[in-house]
Amino acid sequence: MAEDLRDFIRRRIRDDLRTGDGEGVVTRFPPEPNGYLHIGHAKSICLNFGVAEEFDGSTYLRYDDTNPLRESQEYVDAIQRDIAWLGFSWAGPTYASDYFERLCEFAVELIKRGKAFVCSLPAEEIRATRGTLTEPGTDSPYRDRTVDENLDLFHRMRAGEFPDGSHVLRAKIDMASPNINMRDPVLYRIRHATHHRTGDDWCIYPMYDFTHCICDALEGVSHSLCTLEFEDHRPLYDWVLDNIAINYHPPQIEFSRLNLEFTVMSKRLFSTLVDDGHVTGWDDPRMPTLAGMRRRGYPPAAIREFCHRIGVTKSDGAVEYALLEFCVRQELEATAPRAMAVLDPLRVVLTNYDREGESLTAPWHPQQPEQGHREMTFSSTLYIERDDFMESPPRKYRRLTPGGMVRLRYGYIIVCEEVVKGSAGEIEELRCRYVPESKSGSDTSGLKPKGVIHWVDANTAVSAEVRLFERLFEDPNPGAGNFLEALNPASLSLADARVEPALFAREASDAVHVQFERTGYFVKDSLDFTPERPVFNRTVALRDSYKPQ
RNA sequence: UGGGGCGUCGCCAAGCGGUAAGGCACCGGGUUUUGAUCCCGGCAUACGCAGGUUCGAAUCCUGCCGCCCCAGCCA
Repeated sequence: MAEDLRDFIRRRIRDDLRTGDGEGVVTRFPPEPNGYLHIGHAKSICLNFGVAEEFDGSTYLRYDDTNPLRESQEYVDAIQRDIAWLGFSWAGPTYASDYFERLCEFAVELIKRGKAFVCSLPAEEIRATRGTLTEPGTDSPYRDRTVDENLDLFHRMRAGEFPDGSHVLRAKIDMASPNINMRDPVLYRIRHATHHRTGDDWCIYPMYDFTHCICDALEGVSHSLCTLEFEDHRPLYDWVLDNIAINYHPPQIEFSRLNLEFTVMSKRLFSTLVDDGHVTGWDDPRMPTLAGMRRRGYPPAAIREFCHRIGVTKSDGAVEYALLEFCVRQELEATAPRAMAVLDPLRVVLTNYDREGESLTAPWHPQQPEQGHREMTFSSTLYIERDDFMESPPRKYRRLTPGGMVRLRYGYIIVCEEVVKGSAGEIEELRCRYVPESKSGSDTSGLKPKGVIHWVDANTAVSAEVRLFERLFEDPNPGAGNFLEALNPASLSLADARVEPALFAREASDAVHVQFERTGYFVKDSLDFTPERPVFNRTVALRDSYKPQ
């Protein structure tokens, strides 16, 4: 039972259950299989599946596959993969196309009741006679065809006697309605197209408004939850169910869709990004698709937490990206083992280290000893992060400087004695002295360096490609204008990193994510990672409160 | 200018006539061998605006203003 009535929909359902007639909660998630699911869908998924779970109900995954021109099996499969990944299980799946025969029977019923007619106006004429926002439309000249004539025409439409666009079935409602959706909306259109499930069985396909409400009723959906833009369609949803012999009538309840700053939430726009090569695919780690976020390394639990935190209301707005990143970090902080990786290597030679090398011990997670520890090799040649050294540091810089000292995490304290530069003046390497008695864990030096930096042993470090991502768009609302112009040219950058080898010995580990200390959380790229060429995606950087002053 | 919605802190969001929850962000401070984590503290005399009802209004009424959605044989 629901313990947490945190939004108006859950309270509404609770009330409906109390007042009696409900036999339980049944919801549905009804995607059209014409693209990949995105974070906006995640909100709807979490709502529909979450509500059902909380009220001991169930949720149908129902594909809204009424437009064979745009839909395909590829998307059907991808959608199931994404929902399962998010952690939900569904009843079904079912398909609107499962109900094509019954839908057709209901259409015939409408015709027999004089509530629908075959209109033979071309599409442009229908548009022209629909009226405008402020002017009523005008009746179709075919509006008064007899029932028999309509029946005959509709049967012949179904039989394939007419070409696409020659006739449609329309509801007979009111061309003067202030709600444009009620101005004799089209119910069926002719489309000689192969459907991904029904093949060539049909050449007429029902429209959303006719299909959706009937499928909801047929499946016994107790609460049909959808986004705000369908609010104007509710009268039509109700009209259809009120005018056919069906014994069940679900309520449609609308909530506001999710908008996320610095991204778009439209399958059409995604297609453009993919087709024009601005991203590598629907699963590009910069994409707000679930497939993209999965590849980026966002844990499903983080996405669920995000959807929980944003709430469900009817007011539209745009959620800041920072909240999503917070959820991702929170999830990863608790679980990800730590490792050392230098993204932009600067060589450090320890002039007074005359041993061959040694092994240092470091925990996989500083707050979780149960994760165990690993060994790190240490020698006279190391790499540190290039920006962990500055010749002219600002005030309060806590890393390495000429003559300055710093702690190598889990290793020794080093002091920079010389900066070696190339002919162009670029820093090629640092020559440093290490403090032998400062070994981590048995430090007797008494020295207190103000900074700690990460490092790897140049002799054993593994070279790896690291992919760093920034926001895909520079405009907080890229959908407002030409969204391609808002693309961030620097959304992807590659680094040739050096990673400590113990990470790869951990192959058998079930840890999917890793924190490279001080630089962020990373995952192996699911497509491109090979033992020969490791590739890591940065899921999200660590929070950084450093402000140069 | 028709219809349908929405307006509470920078963002999300509680509140449903009794005197503004919470989270994110941000700003301080503490702990820290990740400038991370963690911990403390700060952060709306104010609820789009203007009237009205009331002992009392973010919550009720009236009128404005602003934003979003709708004129696909898309969903």
